[in-house]
Amino acid sequence: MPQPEGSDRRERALPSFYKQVYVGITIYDIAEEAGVSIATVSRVFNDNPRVSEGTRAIVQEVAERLGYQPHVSARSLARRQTETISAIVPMLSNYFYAEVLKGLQDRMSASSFDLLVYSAPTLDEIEGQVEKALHRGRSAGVMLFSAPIKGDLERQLQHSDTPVVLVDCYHPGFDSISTDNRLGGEIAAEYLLAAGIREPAVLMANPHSVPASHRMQGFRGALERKGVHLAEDHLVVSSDGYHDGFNEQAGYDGMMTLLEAGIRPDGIFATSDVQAIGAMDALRNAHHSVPEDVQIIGFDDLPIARYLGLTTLRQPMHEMGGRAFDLLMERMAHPESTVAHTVFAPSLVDRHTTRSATLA
Amino acid sequence: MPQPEGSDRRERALPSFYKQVYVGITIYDIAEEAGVSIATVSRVFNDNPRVSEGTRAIVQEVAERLGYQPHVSARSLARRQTETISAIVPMLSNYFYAEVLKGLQDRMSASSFDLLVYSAPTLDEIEGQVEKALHRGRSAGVMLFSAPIKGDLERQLQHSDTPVVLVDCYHPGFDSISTDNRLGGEIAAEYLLAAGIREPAVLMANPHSVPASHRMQGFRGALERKGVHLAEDHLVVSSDGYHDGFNEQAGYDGMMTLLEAGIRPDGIFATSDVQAIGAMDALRNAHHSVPEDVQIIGFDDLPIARYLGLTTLRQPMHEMGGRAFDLLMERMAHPESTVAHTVFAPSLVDRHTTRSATLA
DNA sequence: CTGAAAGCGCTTACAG
DNA sequence: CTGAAAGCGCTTACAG
Repeated sequence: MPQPEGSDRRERALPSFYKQVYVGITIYDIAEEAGVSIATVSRVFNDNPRVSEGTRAIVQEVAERLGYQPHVSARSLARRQTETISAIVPMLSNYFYAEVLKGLQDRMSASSFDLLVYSAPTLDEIEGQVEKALHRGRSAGVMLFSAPIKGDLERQLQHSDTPVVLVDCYHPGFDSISTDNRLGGEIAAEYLLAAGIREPAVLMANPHSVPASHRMQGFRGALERKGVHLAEDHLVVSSDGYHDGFNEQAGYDGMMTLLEAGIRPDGIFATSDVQAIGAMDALRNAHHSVPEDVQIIGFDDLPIARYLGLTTLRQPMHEMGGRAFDLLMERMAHPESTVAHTVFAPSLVDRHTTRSATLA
Repeated sequence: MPQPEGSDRRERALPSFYKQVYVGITIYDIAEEAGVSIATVSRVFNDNPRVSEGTRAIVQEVAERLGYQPHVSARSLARRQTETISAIVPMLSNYFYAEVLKGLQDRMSASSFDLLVYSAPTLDEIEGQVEKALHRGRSAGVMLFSAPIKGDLERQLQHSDTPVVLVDCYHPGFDSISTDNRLGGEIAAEYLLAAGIREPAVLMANPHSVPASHRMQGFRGALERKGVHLAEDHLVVSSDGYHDGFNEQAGYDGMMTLLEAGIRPDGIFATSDVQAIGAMDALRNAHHSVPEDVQIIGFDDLPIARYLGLTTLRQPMHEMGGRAFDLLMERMAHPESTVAHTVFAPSLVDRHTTRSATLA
């Protein structure tokens, strides 16, 4: 490590097992150099108006010259407050979360908060990560993604004083933001029916996934209301645990299951875009053409969907991230206000994996 | 917020402007209840062997019963050490970073470190984010992604005592991990030539992007060594600033530029998979078929590439993230050891957007 | 407008 | 093996 040339850092006597001997410039250094008390220095950095202009100017000049930066832990400890929020997501490499997180980051960048990201790829890892995020002094607020809130996790959250907002999941006791998954399924069904399909099939992610289940239920329900039955063997549920079955391979495998059983649906609803993409690959390999032989609808509207011509149900991912941040700030400012649930309606984006339908 | 029923939390007198009046269980509470000193309590939680078994047991029992959790800021302050590392990435919604970050998280989960994520979508935002990440007490180490290390940024990094590892970028003074982008371009050129193309074109991301430039240079160089010239108007450089031109639209637009100029290359090298995907969409709309009329090679090998049949140069993204973490740990343990640069060789993944070539 | 002092919740030599 | 005490670097009533 290069030495900070000509800087005013001091070497302090620290126990030998500490690697970092530079502690940096503290308010004591500034106070001494500026000829004021540490209280005054602190006030300057906290924009306290009870400091004269002259004093403020010299403190700022000295701080600038010495390259002072407040120590975040000391500040948090003294203020009993952090400026970091934690997001607990199943997995960063899931494009849906990546998009939501981008929306969150874009909104956060205007604030002084920092983002801690915990990942909990499987259900049983969630509690541990939540516990870490809830450690005293760690987070000013927590955003929990796609987690079924019950049992120990529910208790954990309820007994904490840290504000929480749920994203892509629901519990009556906490602010939440989600998409109306049932409605999305219904829209998909109605659209496919209007486009003339007779034999629908569903490629669903893992059975324990609440969003996937709701999407499928909405789809099946709307079908039935129109007098069309979703045959048992036309619903294939993924047991691929990676990303809860929200992945390309699960879609590919699901489609192969159908094909190998001799099933030839003419309309497919996949519970996510990535599954739809996998399914299309299987279809291509089997020389079935989309949308001529079979139409297909995904869910999410990832940026890439547009370039693949995929018809899908759009979730406003970017907006969801931004709103989640707003909700958290709101909750932090008013801990006692009424719990609020924001539900977005998904919208159908018509592209080329379906034939243009004439919706009634 | 529900009251922690039957818990031993105390309400402390705090200034009225503090929302959170519960400070939680501290070592003082444990010490009192267990009839020992706070030093002993602390020793138990630090696995200090100089505590008798009996004392340890009772302290642990009490802590468990009262639901004690250490306060992270207090601990950091006293230890002069944090357990968080910071990653500064251009953007989370870029799939390449999402994959690398997944590799990082997977490796990190075995450690007790937490991950702070900063995003710097444009070049001038990097310094500000680096400064935040370098605040005293914030990070035990920093991972900086895809940033040109020069000028103020270079100085900033050099004058800091925080270990840094560079990912997808290079500077002689810091540990780094990256892919041999020039080699990737060369492989692409040789492959395309062997597959019989005569008129190559390149779809490049932003000109200031170092990885994109190297990929293009490698491609052009290998071409020339084989006596094939890359015409000036066959190299289209994106001015779309989103993700530095590493996005689908940039690829789409680049392809359209070629097409509208009446240029009909028979082999295309895109500097990323997402650009290749955008280009393929443009080709499809113009009724050109891949690989019959034109062959195309991407870069990255995103998981999705496999399902699109895209031939591409693979970067070991997951491994890069894991290695980056290892390097950082290594540097933290041995601050004075020699700087190390890890360079991965990209490998060609042959799929269906090229005709199978017979490489010499 | 300013300073002395107490306190935030830990860790750890030092002395026993 | 254990405790009293100092210290990490801030913030903020309180008194002037």
